[in-house]
Amino acid sequence: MEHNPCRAREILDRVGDKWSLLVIALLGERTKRFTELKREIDGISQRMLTVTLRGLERDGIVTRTVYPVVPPRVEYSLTPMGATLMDAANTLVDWAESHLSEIDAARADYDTRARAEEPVKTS
Amino acid sequence: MEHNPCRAREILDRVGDKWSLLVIALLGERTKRFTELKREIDGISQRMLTVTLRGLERDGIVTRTVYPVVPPRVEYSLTPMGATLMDAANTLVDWAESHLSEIDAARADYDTRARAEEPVKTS
DNA sequence: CTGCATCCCCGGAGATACTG
DNA sequence: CAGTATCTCCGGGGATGCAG
Repeated sequence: MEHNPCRAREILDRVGDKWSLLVIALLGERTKRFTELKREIDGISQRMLTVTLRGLERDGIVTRTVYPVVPPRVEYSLTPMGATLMDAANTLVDWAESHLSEIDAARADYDTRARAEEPVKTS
Repeated sequence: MEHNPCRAREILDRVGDKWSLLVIALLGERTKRFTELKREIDGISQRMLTVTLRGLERDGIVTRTVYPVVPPRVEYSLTPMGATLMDAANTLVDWAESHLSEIDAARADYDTRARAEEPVKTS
């Protein structure tokens, strides 16, 4: 059977946001703490890291382990299902890495041709 | 070398929007016309289909062929690069299809436990 | 250290109307 | 048929401040 494209939206709604795949990729390396993730993800705010991790936890993709010590220590890691998602996601990441320059070239080319067709201002 | 998670953002910025993967999946079946895509993608507006197709064309993922007839006839198809992207994307779609119910279960479970921990109102 | 609450802004996306 | 042009709305996500 063919892929049902309509399901594609559901998965993208879950991991297609701004940070989820990044978090998944990093947790794929090993279990990490909150601050560790924060440090490794360039540009993410504290709020968005929390929001993203909660969402992934809710979906059964990451686990959250709280150690009752002071100062607090919280560790995040991938569930088995999360690990399988990471494999799928990495396929896309691989594609991105090997085609980004090609895309950039296509864009530059497209933009150049678009400019060439612009109406000439005679005033 | 490991995957560079930061690149993941770039690919998601390109195909992680609301409609791109759907369009790519449908064009993966065969070349199609504008109205044909519009009919097959449930809920997409004319405007968003146009915007999405323009973006994919700009990135070198789809080609746009205009036949100078009346009424106008425009056909869209995947480029070779677009086809490789479809393969990668299908990996994610496959994952989605096989894990959606598991995710739904995880969510229901999470939400149930969250409610159980809510503060009791004694007033 | 880890996280929640609040405010606010911007851009993605829908609705509608018009055109070659 | 295959678009373009506006207007509008909503929510994702950033900044900041407070808390256990």
